[in-house]
Amino acid sequence: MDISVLHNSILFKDFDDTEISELLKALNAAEKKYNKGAMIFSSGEITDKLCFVTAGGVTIESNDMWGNRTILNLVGKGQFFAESYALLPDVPMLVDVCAAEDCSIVFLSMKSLADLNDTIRARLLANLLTITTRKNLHLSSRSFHTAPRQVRGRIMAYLNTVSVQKHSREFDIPFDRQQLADYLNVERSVLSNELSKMQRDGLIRCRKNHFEII
Amino acid sequence: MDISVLHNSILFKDFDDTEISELLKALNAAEKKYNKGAMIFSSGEITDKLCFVTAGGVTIESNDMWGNRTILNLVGKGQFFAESYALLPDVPMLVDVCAAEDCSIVFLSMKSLADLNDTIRARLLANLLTITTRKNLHLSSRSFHTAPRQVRGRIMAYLNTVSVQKHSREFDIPFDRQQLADYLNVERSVLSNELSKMQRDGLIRCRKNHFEII
DNA sequence: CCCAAAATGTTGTAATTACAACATACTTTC
DNA sequence: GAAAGTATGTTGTAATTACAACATTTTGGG
Repeated sequence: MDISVLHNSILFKDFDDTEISELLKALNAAEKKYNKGAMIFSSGEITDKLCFVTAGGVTIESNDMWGNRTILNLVGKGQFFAESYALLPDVPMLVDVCAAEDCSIVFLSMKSLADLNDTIRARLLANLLTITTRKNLHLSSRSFHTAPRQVRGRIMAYLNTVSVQKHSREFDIPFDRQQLADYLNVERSVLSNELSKMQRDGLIRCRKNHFEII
Repeated sequence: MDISVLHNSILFKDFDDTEISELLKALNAAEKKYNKGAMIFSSGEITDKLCFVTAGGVTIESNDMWGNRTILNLVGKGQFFAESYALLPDVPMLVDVCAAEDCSIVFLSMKSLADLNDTIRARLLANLLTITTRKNLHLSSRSFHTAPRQVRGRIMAYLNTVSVQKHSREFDIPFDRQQLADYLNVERSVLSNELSKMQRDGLIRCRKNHFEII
């Protein structure tokens, strides 16, 4: 198992190597590999596993009964997912989780939290709280980015956020066109078209996933 | 201050009256009243206050520069909001918070968490984790409900979730038409129109906020 | 009970988006 | 470096939605 990524994760912030090893044992840590496109969780499943990406990345998606896909989130190396479902183990998942590329996932049992002593538990809970809170902000951001009714508004809302986060008018985005379209909940071709128009209108410059706001 | 609502809140679950009183003091609890429509937080503000609704209700909204409003969440009596911003105090809010009706809000300082002893702190953190996790699911749900591209799809996704939650094909929803339209990110008139069509098509029956799925 | 105000429903037209089909550009592999 | 595969850009048409304007219903005082 690739321990080093876990050691640098938010979950084990302020824990030393010995403590981490003990915690991994206490939480029944197990690693599993997936090929690109593989489904890790399906809508309706129930789990108590907190999931950590040690390599590659996954997408959190909503796939409706008419075949429309919406990417709700991208989760990359060093990040967690399914924490809501792990911590509320009676709630069935509303989303699918797929391997965006070949990836490795470590599963940690949240049932086992109760067995830890109070001090360790408090430290772990504080870190878990940071994880869920940040995830919360990601979800809020997506609501914010898909709130504008028109495609141009959504693109600008999104690019503006990335620009603010990176403290620069010039930046790379972590999506290709199809993924960005799915994230913003618009048609890929409509997105391409609108990006062209926005360049013609002198609002932005872009080439592949590199953007500049003018 | 209306203590009884706080005593029944998730945050103070498993705390007795004495402990709660001490905690309220330690967290600098302060109550404030707002009239319907009043703005409680504006986009861009920074806060470390965990907010609790003791009476009435508030809406979490995204208001874009073209005047479009999107209701991201309704927060009612006995519920919390702004916990993400309170727990990550360097992050500016991306949303507005408005009084949906006359309401009272209790503000709790999250900076003061660090001053608590470990045992109390662990118990409080566990409860906070439940709050953020549930809030997380609400946000996920909204992504899910607005994922379908078409109005009918969004309505059905939403009604289906409510129906599952209430274990019944017949139920009340907590939105009026304008609020449901804002929540689903569609035009109010388009929503009314589509609901009429769905009744004509024999999919649902509805009258005001009472719905029946057929 | 009546009135005024608010909420909801209906309709038509203009604007936008979805979708398909195809063109072009870029990548990878042999 | 050619071929195949993938990603991105463009265009036109059909379908959907936005918006405004108005009709109808419901609600809450007086």
